[in-house]
Amino acid sequence: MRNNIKVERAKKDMTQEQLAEALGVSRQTINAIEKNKYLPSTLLALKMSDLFGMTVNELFILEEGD
Amino acid sequence: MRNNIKVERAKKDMTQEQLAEALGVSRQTINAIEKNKYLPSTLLALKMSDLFGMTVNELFILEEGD
DNA sequence: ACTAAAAGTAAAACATATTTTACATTAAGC
DNA sequence: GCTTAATGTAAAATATGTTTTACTTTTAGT
Repeated sequence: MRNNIKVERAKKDMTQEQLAEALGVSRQTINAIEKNKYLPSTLLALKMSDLFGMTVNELFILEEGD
Repeated sequence: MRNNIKVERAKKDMTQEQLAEALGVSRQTINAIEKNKYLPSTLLALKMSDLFGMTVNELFILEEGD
């Protein structure tokens, strides 16, 4: 599993903290997701999807063995 | 939050048990998701997305107050 | 080099998702 | 009405996601 959060966040020129606030989660949650420590809930994934204007499938990509 | 799992499952003429097996989860998990007891993880949502040939966003729809 | 903002990390507490076992209800065919 | 498959439901146990607090490291500007 990999994701494009960091890149999309860069496109919007947002810090982890700004993104966290926009999504209503903690900064550590954003950091952990970007560092692939865990996957967000589907609710959070959908909110990110909304915010970045792309599908959850485009944001989070399944890989071999997921 | 609402979802189209039950409808998509019907289109494929699958039982909850068959879907559960195809996804590698328990039947109760499928039932709980269809009955909106909780949201699946993003991993499971992505697998469903694959199986039904539609995006997570099409399968799971945000509503007011989510 | 110094400073400040941003990002990385970690442990404990808490919230949510999932499994297992088991039983109750509904739907369809006979 | 009986039987059986499918669905609904529930409690306890386990796994995973999230927050909070706090500290470290990196990055960029001066």
